[in-house]
Amino acid sequence: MSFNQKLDFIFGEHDHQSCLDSAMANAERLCKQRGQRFTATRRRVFELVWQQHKPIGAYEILEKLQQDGRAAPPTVYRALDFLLDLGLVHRISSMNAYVGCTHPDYPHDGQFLICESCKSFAELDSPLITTAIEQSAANADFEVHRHTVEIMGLCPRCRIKLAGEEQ
Amino acid sequence: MSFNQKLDFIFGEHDHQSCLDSAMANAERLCKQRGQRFTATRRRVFELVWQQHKPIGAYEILEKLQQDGRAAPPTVYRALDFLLDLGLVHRISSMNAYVGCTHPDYPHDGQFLICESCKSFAELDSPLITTAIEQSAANADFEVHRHTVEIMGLCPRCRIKLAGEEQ
DNA sequence: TTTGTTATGTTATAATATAACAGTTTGTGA
DNA sequence: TCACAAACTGTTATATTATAACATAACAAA
Repeated sequence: MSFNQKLDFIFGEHDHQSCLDSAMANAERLCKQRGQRFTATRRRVFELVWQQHKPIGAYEILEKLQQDGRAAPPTVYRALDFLLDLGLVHRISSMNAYVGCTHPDYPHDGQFLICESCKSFAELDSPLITTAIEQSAANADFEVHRHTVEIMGLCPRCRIKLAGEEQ
Repeated sequence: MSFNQKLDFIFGEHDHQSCLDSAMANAERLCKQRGQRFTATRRRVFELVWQQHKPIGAYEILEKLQQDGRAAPPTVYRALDFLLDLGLVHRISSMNAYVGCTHPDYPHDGQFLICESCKSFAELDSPLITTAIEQSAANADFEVHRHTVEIMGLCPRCRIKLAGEEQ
């Protein structure tokens, strides 16, 4: 697959078309597997979420949909709910925004690095974090169903950029 | 201090009045230390957030404020922002709700166990999780500013209760 | 007391999300 | 292939969460 499966940030220079194509093909496969319909609307919303490697808001998606024709909020939220259920996108709740999942092949919780400067993000799926969470929960005799981890800070590129500007 | 500083869930039988009193005294001290004014509104909102060991929504706080007299959303949000800044309360972003901080003595990120059944919560401050997050971020060359961890599942009490019902 | 700062009141509105119901499409089985 | 049920979409209205903008009040320090 050509989309980035590691935890690194994805910057401008990658082949975004093929990145998007892979994600799309993958989504298609997953839907077929689960006997779900990957309709035009769902496909379009998925595409819009993937079009930038940044979290996108529901109403931002709506605006873009409206450029093609009529659309109302429920259209967007339904498509997002569908994609969320299948694990094809995640919700970043601290931003009320949505991102494409970079490894939807198996179910997993969302762990994200989010750059406060450029808003780019990377999805982690760190066993280290998951284990730490499970252990801490076990200490409290708590049964974990799911977790979300949102880590805010500076991506490698912005660190360098901002360090330069400070002088 | 009589409020629970460990990671355990707090249930009905504890002495809530003294729990609240401690939290209040602590908040007072912290404000004085920082040269901030702990005004009547802020005190009242703090009290309301602490009154239940469950996340509370801003508009729920507003309703209770309105029982004392007039109030509008900005009143609540301003007080919450103040308390958030001081670390006296945390926001659970996956629930759009607020909780009292159980150990505001030093700045820290929020890590929460939240029971999906009874909505009670416990605040963690697990070095295990923090370390795991820092390591994962370092791998990606990411500079961490803050993180939030929200772990949903079942608290000890609900586990037992639901296990009983299933038979 | 005057003055600058911080906090609050008030009105309006922005931003995010869902309810409810009507209509359409689609896949399936007779 | 037709008719039906289920799944999906359209549409209108509204709920929920949060902030902007500006006026007024309280306070603290000179």
